[in-house]
Amino acid sequence: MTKKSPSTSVKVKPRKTPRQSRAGNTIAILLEAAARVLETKGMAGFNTNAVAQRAGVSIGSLYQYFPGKDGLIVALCQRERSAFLAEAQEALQQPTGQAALLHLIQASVQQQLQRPTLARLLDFEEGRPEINRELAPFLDDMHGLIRQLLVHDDIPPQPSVEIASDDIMAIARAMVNAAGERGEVDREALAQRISLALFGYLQMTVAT
Amino acid sequence: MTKKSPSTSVKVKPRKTPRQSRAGNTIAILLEAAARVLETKGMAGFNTNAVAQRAGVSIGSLYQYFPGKDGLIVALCQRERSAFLAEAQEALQQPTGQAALLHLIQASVQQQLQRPTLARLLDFEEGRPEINRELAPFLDDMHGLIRQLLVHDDIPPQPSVEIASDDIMAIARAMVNAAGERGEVDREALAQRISLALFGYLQMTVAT
Amino acid sequence: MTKKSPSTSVKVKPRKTPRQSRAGNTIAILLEAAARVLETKGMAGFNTNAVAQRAGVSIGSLYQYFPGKDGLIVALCQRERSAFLAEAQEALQQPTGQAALLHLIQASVQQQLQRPTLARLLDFEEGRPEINRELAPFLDDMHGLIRQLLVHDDIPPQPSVEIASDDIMAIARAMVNAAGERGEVDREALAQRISLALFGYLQMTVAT
Amino acid sequence: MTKKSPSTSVKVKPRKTPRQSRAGNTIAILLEAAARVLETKGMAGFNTNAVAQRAGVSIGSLYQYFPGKDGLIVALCQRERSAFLAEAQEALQQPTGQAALLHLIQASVQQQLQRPTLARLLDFEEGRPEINRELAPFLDDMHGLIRQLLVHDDIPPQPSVEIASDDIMAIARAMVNAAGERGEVDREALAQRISLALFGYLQMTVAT
DNA sequence: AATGAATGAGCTTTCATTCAT
DNA sequence: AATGAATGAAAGCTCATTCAT
Repeated sequence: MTKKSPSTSVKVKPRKTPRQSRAGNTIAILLEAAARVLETKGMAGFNTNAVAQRAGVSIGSLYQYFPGKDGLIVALCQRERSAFLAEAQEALQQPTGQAALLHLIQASVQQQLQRPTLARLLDFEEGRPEINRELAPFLDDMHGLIRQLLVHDDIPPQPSVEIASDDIMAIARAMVNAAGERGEVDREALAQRISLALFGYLQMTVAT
Repeated sequence: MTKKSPSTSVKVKPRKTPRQSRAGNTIAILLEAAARVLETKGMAGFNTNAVAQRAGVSIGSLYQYFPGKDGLIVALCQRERSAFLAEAQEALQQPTGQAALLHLIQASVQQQLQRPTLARLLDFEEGRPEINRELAPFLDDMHGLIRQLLVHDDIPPQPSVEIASDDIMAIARAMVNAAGERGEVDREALAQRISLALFGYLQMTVAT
Repeated sequence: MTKKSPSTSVKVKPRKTPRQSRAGNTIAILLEAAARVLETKGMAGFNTNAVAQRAGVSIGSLYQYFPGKDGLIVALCQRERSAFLAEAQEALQQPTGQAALLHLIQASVQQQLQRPTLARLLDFEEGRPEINRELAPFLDDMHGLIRQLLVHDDIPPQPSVEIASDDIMAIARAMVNAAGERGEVDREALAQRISLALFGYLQMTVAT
Repeated sequence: MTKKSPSTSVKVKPRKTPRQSRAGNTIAILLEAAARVLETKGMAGFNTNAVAQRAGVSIGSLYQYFPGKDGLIVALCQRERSAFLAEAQEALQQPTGQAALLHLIQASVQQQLQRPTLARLLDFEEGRPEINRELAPFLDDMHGLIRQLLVHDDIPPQPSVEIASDDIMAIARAMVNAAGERGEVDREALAQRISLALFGYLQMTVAT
């Protein structure tokens, strides 16, 4: 086939909605297999055959549920993003901006440091337009969340909330990734360092 | 016939040292072609044939000067890194830690925002062990540089210089990359924001 | 591929123009192999691997010169069409319409009955839009040729030259194909029968 | 797992004879779906899953009624052929050979021009041995019919009735197909042109 | 009977790399 | 040195068919 599709109609949408429970299970198995392949072989070793094999499922089944490699990655991103978003949402319950930010940071650390290699690879893939496009909803949610977070009284007004939002996520992700690559395990210390950077960025005076 | 080399002995060392200017020129042309292909087609579209064609050179010639695909990437990383390092070195001439840090930030912004797509792709590739291994000298240089930078009086002592070094680079790169993806062009504003994060991280009180 | 390409950009154009004589040879070998596979295995058994194998050439080489299955078929049609057209052109040298028509018929019989299976399969493939599109020049040439042929004094004027042209080709091809399937070998008798149909169609009174 | 059956024992016989009207109905629906897929996607896009989906029936059910892909095609040919044969039979009621021939021609035009794309595709498929084999009865019927037709007094005796029979069918089909591809709609004019060719072929002097 | 999930052989196509010229 | 034809392993993906439910 054609291997490369015209960028306007890249195949990343899910293929078939399962009608039997068996199928839903297969999808989950395939996703987890994809994650594991990514973690052990990296992007270079990530291919549909490897995923199917790891899942103990035929290659045909993989294509019943995913339109191809990129579809698998998108689904994986969505899985990880949803988990993170659910955690992050709780930040809005916090009384102060500082507390909310801390919650967000901890959620980031928690999420990304759990499977650091996977997180790093998916982060990068999200940069590709084909993938990014499909994840727009999540990005919007994240921006909305941070926007709400920034209106707290204890956070100085920012010149641009959009940029601040981008920067905050970039900083947090970069530091967790760096920690992951180093094999760092002390999540508290990591969260602490991230706080320093973010509070500095937001020009917050930290209440002790 | 031989597509994937065993990961233990990847060929990334330059094949022949350019002695004639003709050869050196060809190498430069090939590297720039590689950069352009990376920028326009992304990693997925990056292949040796495409690079050779873009360079207007036969695929055979490419293999005269580079041991393979990864060798090309390594060389490209080195090209970019050297340029950056040269710039960054000058930070050491600065009298204060704050000034030095600002210089470093500006060098980062300058370097990465020039070709943001390329920078982002190479950053990621550097994460791959095969590539990373070859770039160890540069990393060491960077760490050394930052270490020297951090001993200035106006920078509070850090719990771990290694970690601080990693974090500083990670933060700067992540923010510039985010700016690049957004298409941001105001380098001064960007440098300003990075300063906030880094000064915060280092717990520096900024002298006005 | 992608297997199915969007109909607007089907890959049927030749890929690489050979610069070494070796390459031109490979192309010819591949084409003849394609013809043989078609004859022996039919369309169902016609695939790029089979063709490459039959040609004693690697599959990679096939794709250096042909963009895929359909490209191979197009090239094959062109090869056969050119040969036929060259023969058919001579019909215009004939003094009378009747003589010219006979020449055309004989050229058809000669051409198609030489490799009847191949002819029949290619005839069908030419009906597919993807293939047909590429062969437009040949069709135009054929129509032009027949148009010139029909202006002879001894051929009654036709209501529509275009339709007559289509019909003539259709009749001749169909009868030769039928003969081919039957295994008929007497070309003279076949040409004779085709003449009857065509002269009847054109309402010509045959001069004895 | 079992994709291609050995060509000697292709499964084309209907699997179960419909005893309940429900089953008969499903078969009809499947056949029409097959026809539609063929018309819209061509042979390349013709596959059992597509047919089942178009029929609104599960793939499993398709295999309950048809032994496979080829069986579907055979059944489709039979459906079309039966319809045509029924029409054509009436030619024998005609008093003269000329009238009978005209009736046959009109039946051909009527039948093939109704669904020209389908007709053309099935014509070709009938050329494949696997399919042809199953349609022998129809071919025999057609030959018998034409044989009877040719014994009329107003048709000159033919050297070989078999060959004449083949030729007549070939000419009629080819001309209708050509008309179909051109999008011609005037059936009367088409029938008229076919008559000219056939009368000429049979060396009949047309009574006005 | 009907369903549709699962299978995997088989086909298409790409691309890193080699080597004869 | 340079060239580019040739190679073939390795993916990608489809679809005829089966079979458990």
